[in-house]
Amino acid sequence: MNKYQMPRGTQDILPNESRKWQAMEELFRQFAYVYNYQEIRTPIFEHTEVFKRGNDSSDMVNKEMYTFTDNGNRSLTLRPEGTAGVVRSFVENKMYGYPDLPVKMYYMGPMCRYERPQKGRQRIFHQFGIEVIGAKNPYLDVETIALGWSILNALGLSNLKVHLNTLGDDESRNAYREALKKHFASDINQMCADCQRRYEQNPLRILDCKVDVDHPAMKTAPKMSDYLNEESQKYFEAVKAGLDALQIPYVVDDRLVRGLDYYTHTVFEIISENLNTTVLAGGRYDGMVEYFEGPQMSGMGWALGMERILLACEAEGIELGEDDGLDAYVLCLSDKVQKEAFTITTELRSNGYRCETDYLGRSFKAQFKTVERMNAKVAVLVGEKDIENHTVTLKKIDTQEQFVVSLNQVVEKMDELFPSEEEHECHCADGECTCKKEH
RNA sequence: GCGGUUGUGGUGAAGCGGUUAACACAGCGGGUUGUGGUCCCGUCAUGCGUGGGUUCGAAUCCCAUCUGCCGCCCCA
Repeated sequence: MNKYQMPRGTQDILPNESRKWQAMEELFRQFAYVYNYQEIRTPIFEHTEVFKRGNDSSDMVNKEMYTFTDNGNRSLTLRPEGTAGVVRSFVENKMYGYPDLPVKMYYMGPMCRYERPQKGRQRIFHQFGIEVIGAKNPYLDVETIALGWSILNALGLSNLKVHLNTLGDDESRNAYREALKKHFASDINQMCADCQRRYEQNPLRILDCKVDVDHPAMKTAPKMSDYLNEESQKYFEAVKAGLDALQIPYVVDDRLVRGLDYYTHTVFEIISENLNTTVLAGGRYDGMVEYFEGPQMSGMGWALGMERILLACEAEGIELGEDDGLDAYVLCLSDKVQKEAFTITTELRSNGYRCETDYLGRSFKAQFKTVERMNAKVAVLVGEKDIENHTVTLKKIDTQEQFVVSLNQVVEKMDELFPSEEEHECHCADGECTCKKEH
């Protein structure tokens, strides 16, 4: 029994919870549509080199990847993140030649990372992300952040904080990196082992350290902002001004560095204060398209963790995708009438009524409990007496009204009780119209 | 990868060497041979994450292993 357990860090999304996933996904797609992003679906595995690029020092690519060799002896890796595959595809499909740049894409799906699982951190988890490639304009940084912010707001999340920083361009960052190394050179030996490692691999990350926060050298450490060249500084100012104009609240966090090595200029994270973790994060990347042997083009993107979003919703008491219940439940009160009960069920279904019936020969009482549990609007009682009279009883649950109708008039009666959708579908007047008709 | 902790039916849990493995909820059957949500009665784990071991005897002790969770690292 134990050997059929699912692998560590994986999960089943069960029938009773898939509904909220769908509701969330639908909302993502709606926002993507309005902001004019189109979906891109890339493979769940890629050649390892797509993710493991050159001098990447991040843990994600160095120790958290699911890498395997296929039968053709190629090294493949289960995608740990979405951006690399999208950029690879952008170049491979020559999207840089599209007439309308930038190309705006979104993706949604599972990512795999070999990590120690915890709540909100699994080995297979799901991300929704966006990428805008082929233009470098602070308004795009603002647009993408605004999109993320709006999505989280639309879900009803409120205890959120946007952290913003800039890493500047290569020139600025290299200057800063050197300054940091110089600054910490004399103290690094007294700092924690992780920091000593970071010193070599990615000195910017020393600033993230929670162990050495109080070390005197930390407090006197040089700031990124002092090493930004004029262009980088101007870019960052423009991003901030854009966010201000949209009244998106943020805090500039000059210790925000991000774990992925490809970022330049804007980086940001949206943190759920209830969960005390990041739910959405991203930034600008200038060098990636070139890395994949495309032209020099900049990109901007972010990803959100869908499991974490759901946890955040739960923490804030937000319910997603509530079930309206059945239109009708057909009670089959004797095995002698199963045929008739089944026929009625089928008829209702083919007329668009969401409908269920009993297949277990359960008692009247038990079936009525199901009516309640499934939140059916109508109970259709089919018993031997009814069938002898070629009738059936409909009971409207909310009003307790009962109607005896002939066998072939069940659908008709339902139509009468619940007037056709079409007359009610269009809410153009109150501004919530979702119908596709012309007006 | 490191440190800590956890695991008993569909669910929440009690039991901590000898119990028929408590209790509650849900489910099912009945009281009401066809009208639910209240009430009453009955029923529901040959088995306590998995595999070994100690013992006359193990859910209870020991070892290993897996999983969930917390912290570190890192990240969405």
